[in-house]
Amino acid sequence: MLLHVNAGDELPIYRQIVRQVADSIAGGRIKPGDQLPSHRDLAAQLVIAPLTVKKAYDELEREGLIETQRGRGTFVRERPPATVAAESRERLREAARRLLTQAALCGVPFEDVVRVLEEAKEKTTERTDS
Amino acid sequence: MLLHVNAGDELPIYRQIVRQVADSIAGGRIKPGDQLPSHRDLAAQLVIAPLTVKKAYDELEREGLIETQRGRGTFVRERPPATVAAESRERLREAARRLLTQAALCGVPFEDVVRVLEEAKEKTTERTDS
Amino acid sequence: MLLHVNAGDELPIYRQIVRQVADSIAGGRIKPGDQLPSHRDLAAQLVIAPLTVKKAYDELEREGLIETQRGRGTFVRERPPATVAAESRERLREAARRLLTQAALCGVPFEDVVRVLEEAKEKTTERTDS
Amino acid sequence: MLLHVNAGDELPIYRQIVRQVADSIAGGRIKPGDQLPSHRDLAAQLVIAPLTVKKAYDELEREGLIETQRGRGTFVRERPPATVAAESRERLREAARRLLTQAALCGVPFEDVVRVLEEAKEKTTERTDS
DNA sequence: GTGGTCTAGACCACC
DNA sequence: GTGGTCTAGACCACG
Repeated sequence: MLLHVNAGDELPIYRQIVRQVADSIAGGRIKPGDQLPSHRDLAAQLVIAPLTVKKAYDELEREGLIETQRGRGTFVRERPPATVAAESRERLREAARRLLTQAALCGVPFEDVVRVLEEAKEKTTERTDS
Repeated sequence: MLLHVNAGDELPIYRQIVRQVADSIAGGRIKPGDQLPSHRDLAAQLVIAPLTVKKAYDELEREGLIETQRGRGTFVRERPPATVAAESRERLREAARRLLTQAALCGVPFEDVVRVLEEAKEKTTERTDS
Repeated sequence: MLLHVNAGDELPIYRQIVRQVADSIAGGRIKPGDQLPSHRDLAAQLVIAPLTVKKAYDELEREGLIETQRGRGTFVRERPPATVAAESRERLREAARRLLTQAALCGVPFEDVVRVLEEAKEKTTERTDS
Repeated sequence: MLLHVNAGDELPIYRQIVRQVADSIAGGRIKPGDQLPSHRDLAAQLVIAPLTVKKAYDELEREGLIETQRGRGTFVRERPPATVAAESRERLREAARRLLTQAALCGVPFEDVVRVLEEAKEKTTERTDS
């Protein structure tokens, strides 16, 4: 799994990690059961403090995407339990709302939003295929 | 111009204002030459500290989007740089990407994403009508 | 709000804080809208590191019990939103399951569990009244 | 003796074993003189490392609940100290307290807590019957 | 080896 | 003043 992090970014480092790992799972680049690097290793690789990576892992665990086992490591979850799935759906609706809001702010009509979405999908697919 | 602000949001209040004004210009809802409310009035309307609005206006002026004329008020600049619209569009694409990631995590196929989007649109329309 | 913390306890310090604050809200000793002490102040009062208190506040916010506003402080939430309420109900059911499990392990029949519950309730009420 | 163990649990695996054995003694499901499975067998049954079970047995022996006889096996001690049952009961009371706190946070009145408990009981019974 | 917790300090941004 | 983030180190417990 390749991650890169930018200290000067608007987004805090730990959230950049959260998002990239979530994207990696969503894109199928890492699969259920896969083990993530230890937060110490990843920290060394990214040249940041271990606690920063741990904070990211903690958030991913709270979201039900990964699972940590003391003394063994952290792994991508098999399948999120029902309550987590419900929250996840709510986040989906929230993301839909935000997209619509932003479209309205840009003066982009609904039909074009779907086109923007399709374009984004193509790029994601390319990324996954490579 | 209708603005709304959320104190609990991840984005600082003053940046929420910056974005909404910038998007309003990009979307054509306010046009070059239009006058913005005084930062005191806007602060009163949003029930926040005047300094916060001032900070937002300052940033908008630094970005070249608006112009303050001492004793007269603040106005939308003529020929706002093309970058404004571009940045607004980029935020739209980013929102689309996030929606797709979240959909993948939920196991929701692309066709259904469009349906979720339509449902969200209906609710928004209802809300707007009332 | 009176909190006490025990470094030698089985439960991590930050979880002790989470529980005591949650109990305080549940017991009505602090009410919606009330401001909590800043995490720095509380840390000084308890003679622990500020980050430890912050971790507790973060968890309470995630659970939807409190709300933080940058630059202003942290407050007890008015009413948890729907999704949070759902999770909260699930935690309730989980707590019920644990109680039954423990009762089975102790060899305590169901009728006596209700009595244990009533005794616990009386003590809680006393605590709240004082 | 039926034990089950959860790697993802907050409580370390070896302490889960300690508790379940202690509670089994307190609940009378295993009696003084009864022989426990060897730590290797139990480890195989629970699909965990033998060392983990050994650690649990060591702690149980330190607490005076069980006794290892070299070359013969490990047995429940005669006249286990009264504290065992007391601790088990204390865990029961603690579980009751948590249930009440969670109920208060959900705004669920005491009468309904009993109903939630009954519902949980039914489900457990169904599960046990199957 | 792994994760879990805690410390003491720093710097920043927000209000 | 407030919260938000990050660091560099420590110690412990677990498997």
